[in-house]
Amino acid sequence: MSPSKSRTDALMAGEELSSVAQRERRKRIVDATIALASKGGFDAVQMRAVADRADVALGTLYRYFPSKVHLLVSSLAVELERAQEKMDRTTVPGDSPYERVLFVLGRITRGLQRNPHLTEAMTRAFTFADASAGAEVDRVAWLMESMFTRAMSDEDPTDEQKAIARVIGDVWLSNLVAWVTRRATATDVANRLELTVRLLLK
Amino acid sequence: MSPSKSRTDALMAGEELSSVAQRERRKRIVDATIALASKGGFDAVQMRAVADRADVALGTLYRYFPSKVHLLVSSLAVELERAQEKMDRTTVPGDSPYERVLFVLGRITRGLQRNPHLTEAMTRAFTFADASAGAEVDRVAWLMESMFTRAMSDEDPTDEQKAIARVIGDVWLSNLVAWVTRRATATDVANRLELTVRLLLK
DNA sequence: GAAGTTTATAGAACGTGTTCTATTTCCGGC
DNA sequence: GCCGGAAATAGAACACGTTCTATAAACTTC
Repeated sequence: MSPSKSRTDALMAGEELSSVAQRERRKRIVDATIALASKGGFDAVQMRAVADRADVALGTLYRYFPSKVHLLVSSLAVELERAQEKMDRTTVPGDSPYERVLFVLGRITRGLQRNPHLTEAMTRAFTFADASAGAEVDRVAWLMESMFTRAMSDEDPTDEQKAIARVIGDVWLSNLVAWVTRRATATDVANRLELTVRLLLK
Repeated sequence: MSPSKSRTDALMAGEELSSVAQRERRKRIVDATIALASKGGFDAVQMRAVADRADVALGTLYRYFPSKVHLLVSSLAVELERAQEKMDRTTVPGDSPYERVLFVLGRITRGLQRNPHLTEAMTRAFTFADASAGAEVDRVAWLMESMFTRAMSDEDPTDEQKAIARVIGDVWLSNLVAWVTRRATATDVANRLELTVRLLLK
């Protein structure tokens, strides 16, 4: 049982899946997760339901993703990558970092708000993640940070820019959570983000 | 069953508990929660274990706190109140908001880091909370915010000060979570907090 | 202080995340 | 094509949060 560990880790990371069949299985699982999450949020992502929908045995699901949190955080990474790619194909308007960051922030936020259940599922998983999902969480955190540093400038970001991006990411996530738990309206979120970016970049 | 609803809500809020016995039960429950959390973190706070330790039936526990998350977030509020009281008895040194906020932040952070398991349990519950625990979460958010606005000045805080306090709170929580999940060291946390406060208040 | 109501108790029961077991299928090397 | 080990499958089993049931104890009100 132990010698298979490294192979299993590769499955989790989603890279270098030995066979086509495995890559397809993994994709089916992530797709099923996103579909279920979109329909009913965190609670609707039940491991048996994901396995069923992905046409995979429960044990196989757990071989690919060792927990529900890993599964959802990995799906969040997939979604963020998609958003980043879309953003890369867009020319971000605005001639100051302030304006450009605000544009990116507004766009992604509205994108997520278009799918409240999915957002709820993914953000709750992200913030609930424990140490065992550290790698996946770090990956998402890095995606978020680089999303904002890229908006600030085309050059390599300075340390200060990285710090600012991180703060924005923290505030962004916290407001997203407040929104999915209905403690803040979309307007509240927009206002607070604007205010935060202003404090940091103006 | 329905007519008792309003009474139950009062129990949750922890105010106006009709009898001494009830206030004592509630206290025993919170104490048991904190003790178990201190020993083994979120996972060790098992509802049956809390009930046992508080000498209360499982059903009674649920009458006082409708879920594990409510229980832990309420306990977090209790802890923050304690910290605030302690802070009130201290003269916060420093002659700029920057210095004073940093002092308060450092103190509370080190305080929490002295009890990693408890901190893990409470922060994870806080960030995992769903809409049903909105009131409890808001209370904690408010405690955090006012902790920082108080450090900034003795006067009533301006809107900008409130905004800054909120941002600091978001960053603080996020770093605390990174620390409990072992994605950041205590030094990382201290550095990032310092940097954030500098960006916002200097 | 008795009747009626609310609250507490013990413990069974249920749902869902996770683990385990036994069996079958797939795949790389001969 | 065949063998041996890894991966997948079906399904049972287990753990813990939560809910439910039946009974007893504690209160209110007269």
